[in-house]
Amino acid sequence: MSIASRAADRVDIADGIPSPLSSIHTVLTYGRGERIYCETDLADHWYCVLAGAVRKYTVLSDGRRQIVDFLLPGDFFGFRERHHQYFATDAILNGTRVARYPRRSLEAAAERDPHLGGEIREIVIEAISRSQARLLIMGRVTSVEKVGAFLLEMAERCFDRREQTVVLPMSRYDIADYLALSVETVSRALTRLRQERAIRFVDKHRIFILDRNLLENGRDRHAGQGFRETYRADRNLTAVKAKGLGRS
Amino acid sequence: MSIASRAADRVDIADGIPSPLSSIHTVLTYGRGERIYCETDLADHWYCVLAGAVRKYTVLSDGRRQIVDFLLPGDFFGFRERHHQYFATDAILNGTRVARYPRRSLEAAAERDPHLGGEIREIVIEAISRSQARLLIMGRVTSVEKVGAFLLEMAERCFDRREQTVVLPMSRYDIADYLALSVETVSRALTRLRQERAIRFVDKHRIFILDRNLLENGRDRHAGQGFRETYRADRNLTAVKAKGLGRS
DNA sequence: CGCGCCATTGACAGGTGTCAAGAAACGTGG
DNA sequence: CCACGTTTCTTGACACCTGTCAATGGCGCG
Repeated sequence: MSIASRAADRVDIADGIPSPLSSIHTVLTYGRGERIYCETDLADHWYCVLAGAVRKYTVLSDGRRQIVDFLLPGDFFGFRERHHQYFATDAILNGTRVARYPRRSLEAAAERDPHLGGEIREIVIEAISRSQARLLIMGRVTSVEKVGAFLLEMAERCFDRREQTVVLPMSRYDIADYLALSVETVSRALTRLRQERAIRFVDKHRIFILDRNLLENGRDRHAGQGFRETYRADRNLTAVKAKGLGRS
Repeated sequence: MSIASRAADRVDIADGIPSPLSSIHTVLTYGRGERIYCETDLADHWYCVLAGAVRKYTVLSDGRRQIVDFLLPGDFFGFRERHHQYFATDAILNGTRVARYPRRSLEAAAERDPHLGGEIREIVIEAISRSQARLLIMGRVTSVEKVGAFLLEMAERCFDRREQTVVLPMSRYDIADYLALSVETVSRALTRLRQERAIRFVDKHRIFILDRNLLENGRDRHAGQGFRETYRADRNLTAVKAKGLGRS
């Protein structure tokens, strides 16, 4: 609950919502773990997080839960992707507040107001930005790198300026399902980063960053472990060489 | 080159391009490995693949190249995400043709024509869809599952109806950098899928799918390896229980 | 033909998942 | 306010998987 109230009063995102939308939204409040929409619901609303935090996920065929996005105050979601893959969302914190917009009204408003349409495009592009940044995190090799990159992402999205700490509203399980690691590995990676003096725990959900460089790249961590330093350097060379071909 | 010509004549995506855009585009042709734009370029154009294939990637601090998207005929790219993270793109095949639209003209056209604006939103949402589907692939645990899921993704995006095969325009190295695996592991996974009669090679870049189920989930593959079957089942239960809390 | 590049296969070491156990924090009810 | 059960988080031990290193063969190209 300390987390919930903290996240709630820390952020005020009235300016994050395009003004023309304010007339057609409904504000809903959810409890921790409560479903906002599930994969079989009709995709008839857009949403914007006002306070708290939301997870967007799917349950894979093997029973694992893959979280594809954490939504924080100011983030929009619910623009339903066509195609097969559908996701469910639920609240992470008690008192998570969400603004809901009827899709039809939204699209009608965008048709009438091209400027609003542009803002919506920006919102969607922002979501792509998050998604592709997350792909880079998932692409990292070791668990310590993944967790370090995750902390840096959260540092930009969920930073408490007063205390200079990164706020992690979600549980270790959520982090694990977000990074596709086991809970134990996430916990070990955090312990490791603490031992290496890269971070310091205020409590389990608030983290003080001591050394950004140590988080960014696991440099020096692989010393003596036989990592192939020049691994893909030559591959880049091949790309450079290929670039030399004339454009037709 | 056999791949290039094949991909070129297989796809005709004139209908994929919103008609109002046809007047303001320029068609460019690239050779294999040639740069289309790099991370330092101004983000002043949108692009649409007409023929061939394109990879969008970034080079991480440790020198590894992470591919975040393969662009195939009909796919748009270049809506530059704000924020730090920038990507470069280059052609995968000789004769890759790309339509380029000046960003300003595009936005001006969208302001004038709300319907076009809606189409552009759809295009961007489509890109999110790809990105999040890819996150699911990255979230899979074993290499065989990753490669299997990748083949299914490509089967939907790059299928040769005449030959009933999946066309893989990219090299094994590209696949490896896309899935964040080593080339050797990708190769081993493909060999394994072939041995298990899930796929059959026509040649190195064309694959016939024998058993979709084997690709979808590595079922039976973990038999006897002590996989935790009920791993996150109970976690779902906790979510269900939490769901029971009343909404305020 | 020889030279790169791509693809495949084998051997070994290190990292992560699993299983297990324990500690800490939280919510509930007395 | 405290006791208690539940959930969350942490730590340890071991097996499997993937990255690394190495070697080989096929293929296109100059």
